[in-house]
Amino acid sequence: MLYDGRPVELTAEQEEVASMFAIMKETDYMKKPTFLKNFWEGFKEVLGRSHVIKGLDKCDFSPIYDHLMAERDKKKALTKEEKAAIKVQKDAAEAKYKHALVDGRQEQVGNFRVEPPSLFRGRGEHPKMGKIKQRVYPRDITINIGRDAPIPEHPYPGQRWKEVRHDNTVTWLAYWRDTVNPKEYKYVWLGATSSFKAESDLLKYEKARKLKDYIDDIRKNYKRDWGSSDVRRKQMGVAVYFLDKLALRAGHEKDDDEADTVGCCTLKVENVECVPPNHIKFDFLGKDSIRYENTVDVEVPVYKAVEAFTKVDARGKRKGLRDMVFDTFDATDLNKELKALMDGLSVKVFRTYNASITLDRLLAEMEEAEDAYAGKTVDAKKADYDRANKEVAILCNHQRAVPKTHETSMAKVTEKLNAMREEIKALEEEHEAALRAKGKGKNPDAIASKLSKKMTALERAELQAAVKEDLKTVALGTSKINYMDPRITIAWCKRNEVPIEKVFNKSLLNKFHWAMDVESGFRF
DNA sequence: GCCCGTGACTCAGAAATATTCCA
DNA sequence: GTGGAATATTTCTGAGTCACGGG
Repeated sequence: MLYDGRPVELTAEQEEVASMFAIMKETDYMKKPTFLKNFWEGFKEVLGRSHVIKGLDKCDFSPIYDHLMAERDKKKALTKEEKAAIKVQKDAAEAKYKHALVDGRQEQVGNFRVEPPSLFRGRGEHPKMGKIKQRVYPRDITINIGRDAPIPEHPYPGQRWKEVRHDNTVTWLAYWRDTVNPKEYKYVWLGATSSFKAESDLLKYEKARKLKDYIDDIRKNYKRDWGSSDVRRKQMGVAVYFLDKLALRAGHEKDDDEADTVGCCTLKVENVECVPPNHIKFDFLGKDSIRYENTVDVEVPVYKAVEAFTKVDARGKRKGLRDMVFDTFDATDLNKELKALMDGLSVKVFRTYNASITLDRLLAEMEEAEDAYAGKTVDAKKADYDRANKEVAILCNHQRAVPKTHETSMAKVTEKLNAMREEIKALEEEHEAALRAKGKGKNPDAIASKLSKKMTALERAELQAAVKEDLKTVALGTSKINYMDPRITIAWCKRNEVPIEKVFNKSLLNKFHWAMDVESGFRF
């Protein structure tokens, strides 16, 4: 690298850290002062006190960046055969880490690799972004194996595992402390197909299904609480209403060394706006600093209550913009209260319940809306499914960044659509001309049939384009993987003769193996 | 008893990689 | 049939939730 225009020699360790920074050249982190400041503090320490490099502004990392890019290109330029050979070798080397023997069963391991050193990439305005995540060694890692199992080898001679445990009350295979956030742990777990994960998945959905039997009473309860003279009761009544209606996350309190995000219990006055006569406008950063923006119609007592909660606290003191809307309880208190309503109930159960019941309802509505629904084309039914999936994703606020290629590919699609429209116009003219010619020219019926085919193709393409535009910021996968009971989907497929492979990819098929034999009449 | 930190698990979007599609 | 762009899948690891245990 260069400093003040001159080449600088770095030790291997210094070069590694410089490379972590160089590789991030094209990311938005480079514009964030917190990132730059944290990185410089870490880099400065690695450089040592008397180093010529005295600051980041005269550093030029582009030689490193160019080198890394050249390496990347070299890899890309390998022939198909060379790439395949490398992959075979890699797979063979990794094979033995991919399975674990658990109670005599062979199970898939999830993440078997330890996280390599890098710069911490926190989401949103994370105070720790840019800090150096240190290399983790066997001496940092606690492993969990059977009492009689041989202690696995590691590639660092002279080191021992931090600890070897035999704990059959937990499901992790290994853990270590995160170096950026020492109070947090990183774990190695079994894969999504494992018995442990499958069992807890089923449990999760069964708990959410149980809420169905309690929800009427819970609603009656919270409606009554809206009129309570006890502020805590009243606030909880409104909070549970939000969970029920909007599927918000719990919102636990956060430390100053984390990004400033909120959930239901940590909503601040600045996050809600009462818009007469009965609308509430939510605007806040939730998990992963994803913005939640939603204006909802609420019942009048809720509107009045929220208006009051944003003005004064339980003791009558005026609230500021940064004060909490619900000042009489936190997420733990709320969960405790929910336990009293239903065994095992917690805030997140509402989210699972809401997502699953919504999918179930939307699919059923579509089936009921048409005679002989099962006779529709598979593509049309899949489009219906995706529409329902989209509703759920929007409910859960599952967003994604607009794909980098979206604009260009959308322009191409528009161009294609226009070309099709031109073609149709030409065909229409040709058709009329043929009709006028009365048998002397081309056969008008042949043109008409060609025309109608083109029109159908256009309609399909237009629909596809609209869906694409519609979904550019919506992530469908998260709800499919985590929130919608797979039995709803599988039963729907069975009822309507849609191959399950159309809806679930290979990993989801494996992950949801426990749900495959559900009967076609299953309703959530 | 309660509260608060800790531990262990689920859920999240981006990035990397694999596959498919289309000119 | 081919190559590269578009799209789908997989990997990665950060960011939540929530129960529990110990002081």
